[in-house]
Amino acid sequence: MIKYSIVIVEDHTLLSQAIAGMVNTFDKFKVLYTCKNGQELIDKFSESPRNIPDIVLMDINMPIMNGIETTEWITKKHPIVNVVALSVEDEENTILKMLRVGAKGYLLKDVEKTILEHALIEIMDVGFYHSKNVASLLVKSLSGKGNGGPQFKENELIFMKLACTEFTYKEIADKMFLSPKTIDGYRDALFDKLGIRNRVGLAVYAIKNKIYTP
Amino acid sequence: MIKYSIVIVEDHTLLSQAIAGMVNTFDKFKVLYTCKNGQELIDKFSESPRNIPDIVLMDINMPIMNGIETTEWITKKHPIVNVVALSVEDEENTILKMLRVGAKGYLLKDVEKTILEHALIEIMDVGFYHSKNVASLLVKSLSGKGNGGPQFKENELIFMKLACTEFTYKEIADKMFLSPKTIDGYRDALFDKLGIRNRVGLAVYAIKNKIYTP
DNA sequence: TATTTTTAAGGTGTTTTCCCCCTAGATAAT
DNA sequence: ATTATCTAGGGGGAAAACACCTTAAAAATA
Repeated sequence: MIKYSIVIVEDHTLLSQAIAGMVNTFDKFKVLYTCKNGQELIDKFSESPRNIPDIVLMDINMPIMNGIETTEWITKKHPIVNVVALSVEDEENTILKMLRVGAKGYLLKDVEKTILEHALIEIMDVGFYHSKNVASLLVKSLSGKGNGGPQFKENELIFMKLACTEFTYKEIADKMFLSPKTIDGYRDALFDKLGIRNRVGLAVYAIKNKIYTP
Repeated sequence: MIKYSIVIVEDHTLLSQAIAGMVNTFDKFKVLYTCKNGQELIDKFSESPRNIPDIVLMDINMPIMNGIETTEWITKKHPIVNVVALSVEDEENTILKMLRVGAKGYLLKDVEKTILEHALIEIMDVGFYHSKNVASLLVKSLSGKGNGGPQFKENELIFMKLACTEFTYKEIADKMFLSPKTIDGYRDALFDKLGIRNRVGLAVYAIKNKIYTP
């Protein structure tokens, strides 16, 4: 019997090996190799076509190249590969981001071995799999605002990250090669958009929403 | 051959099952049962002496009763049981806290299967095990300040939490029934102690060190 | 092409934050 | 008993941060 090949991308070695061991006990699946981050995966993919699996089990929080960026790359360059997000945390926004960049499934942390196997089978048969938790989240996100939270422009994101540091707005302006007045404008727009009233509120928002990681 | 019994305490079901599977492949060890949090473990321990294992593999970040509290309970009530901390994150302070409450070992996230087995054997033979990373951390913590990071007074902690909100210092003063000038003093003392220069730096520090959780 | 929208930026004024330096009273140490 | 030390607090000033209002130019859209 031909087994479907699986690649695991996960910086956390223990979990990585553990999942690999688990997957290898499944009848229809075998692990092709594992990677510690997105960059490694891209290198592997580019190395040889034999390195391209049926499914990528992708962790989201990784150094160097995170799960979202990597998934985006995969769905663009290798659309036939099924990416399944495997997240330790169940942050709603992250889930939605992953689905938006083309993940075919999303497994929450409290998944059992049998569910994992079922999910993998479903992915290969139906093309997607979502746990009840994720499904209900999708419904919520549709009924709610339609999108996952407010949208930010590139410069706003850069500014937000810098606003989480100890730089003054003047210093931030220098770093972004913009006038302090423009920075003032960015700040005012964000305060308005997010309903906050000072820089601490902005920093906490950015951290909570993983725009800036301390 | 008599196998040493192991209990896994980990809220994250997938990782829990994975570790269990891995441990069960080791010659000298077998999994007795798994728990989702510290409370469950305490219930099990109290239920029957046959539920008391040789080693507890303990996750730190758990709901209901976290790894530190649970380890404290175990080392107090069942000192013969060896607790090994198993942390996903390698926050220095957390590691030191676990060791302080009596953990016999600490495995960092990037541990390999063979290392895990070796660690378990070492725990049973020698009584403790520490990876090179943790060992060097211990040295650093001894040579450095002796304790894990700066110490804060009760009011400083309360203030720090409030400094992570959108309240002005005047509002914080009101909430703490203190003069704004006193709050000024708290802030200045913290800035000095932490080597930071504004409130954003303080907020980020508080979040990074889990003094305030967004 | 004409019109609206967006983007970067200026003006001005108020509030908040930050940074000194100082002190009265309580507590702890010698 | 006397001297440190710690804690809460005061004065004053400079620098940031915040708020609000306006505009020229570019870009998108009708």
